[in-house]
Amino acid sequence: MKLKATKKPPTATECDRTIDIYNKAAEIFQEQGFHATSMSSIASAVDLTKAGLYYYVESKEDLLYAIINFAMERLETLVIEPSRTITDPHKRLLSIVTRHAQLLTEGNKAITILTDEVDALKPKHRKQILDRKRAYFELVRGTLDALRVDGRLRDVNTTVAAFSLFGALLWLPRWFRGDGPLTSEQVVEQTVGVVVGGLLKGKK
Amino acid sequence: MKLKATKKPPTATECDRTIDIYNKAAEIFQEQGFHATSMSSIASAVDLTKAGLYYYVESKEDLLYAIINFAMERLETLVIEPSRTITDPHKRLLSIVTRHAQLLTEGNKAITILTDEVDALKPKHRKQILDRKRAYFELVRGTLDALRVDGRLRDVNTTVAAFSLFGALLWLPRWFRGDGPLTSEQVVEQTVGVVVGGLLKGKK
DNA sequence: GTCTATAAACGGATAGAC
DNA sequence: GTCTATCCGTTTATAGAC
Repeated sequence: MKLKATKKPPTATECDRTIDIYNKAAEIFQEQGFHATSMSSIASAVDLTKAGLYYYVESKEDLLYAIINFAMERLETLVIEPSRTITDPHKRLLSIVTRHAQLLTEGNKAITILTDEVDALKPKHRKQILDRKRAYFELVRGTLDALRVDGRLRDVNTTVAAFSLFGALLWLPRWFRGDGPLTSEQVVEQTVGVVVGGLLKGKK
Repeated sequence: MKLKATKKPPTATECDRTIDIYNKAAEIFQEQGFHATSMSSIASAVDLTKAGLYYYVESKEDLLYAIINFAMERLETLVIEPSRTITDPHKRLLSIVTRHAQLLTEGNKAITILTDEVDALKPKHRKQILDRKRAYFELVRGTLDALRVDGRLRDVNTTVAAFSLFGALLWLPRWFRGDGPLTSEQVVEQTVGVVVGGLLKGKK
């Protein structure tokens, strides 16, 4: 899955070029880190000079924000929204963890930048992203609280449990390789088993 | 717990100064990231000019390596070595996770840099750290394998389980605040409960 | 749209005075 | 030990030709 433009661009040609740039930039930011990446290296990766690149993007931070915002939108569309309608807390938790693990193992670079590079955003952009992240966190913690009310949660603090869950999930892109011995399907299934299964009461 | 010098310095005065510098640098690297931190900003944080700072450190990478190496030594001394002598896999896992969680919540900045900034090291230094990290990972995965042999591990892949465990642990410094509602003792206890308890067979 | 050229600031690192 | 001054490469970003 690749980055897509969020606003209608003036021409199809410009649209494609911009998306190419976003994708390549996401790839390099993810490999080297935002601060270790220069606009020149992004430019040459998309066969432009630095000045040519600035025709398409306003600034380096602007480029980062476009990538992070895209990733946040995908998280909201593919993980959060489909889960909010599920009322059973166990089913909702399974849906969230499964979909998020799928997103993290499918190879999209932007989603890991959402985890690692938010600090590099300007305060206004950073706050906007952090607010949406917090809402997601509260959804998960609330789901664990609901699981507790149903008597299906083990005796654990839901704040610690929610952060542990996110730690295990967000660590996925740091070790999982699509060309390794485990398929992404296996890893998603196993991660759901470890993370959700580990929080549930009852005989195992 | 603060950074300590690993080699005997020529004078006690220089020793203290160097440790001050390491500690402050670790703090700033952890807050802003290695690449986003300039030597000038470290210098002024320890009330020196940039040139003055270079009297104590050879290079920026050298400073990072000193910090990361110190953190790795603390991990080995306080977590890995005390656990290697424990033969019962359940007790060994409890020891590892408890001690590592304690290390991560005690407020030392260097230990989080060990997680986040190894890529910024020169190849030689990086390889040296990654080898020691790998040995630690294999200790944990091997412990999970032994738990499986004893029939006490849930039906999960030990590679995925080990990485999930590390994800949950290494995420701790990103959210835990010593001045928040939860004490470090509570968080350590709860983390052990979620992470180790979630992997064990048997009624909960 | 894409280029060459360049501005203006900042980076790591060093020379040499004191 | 610590400073001032400076070297020199790199950075983000822009001006202006084509």
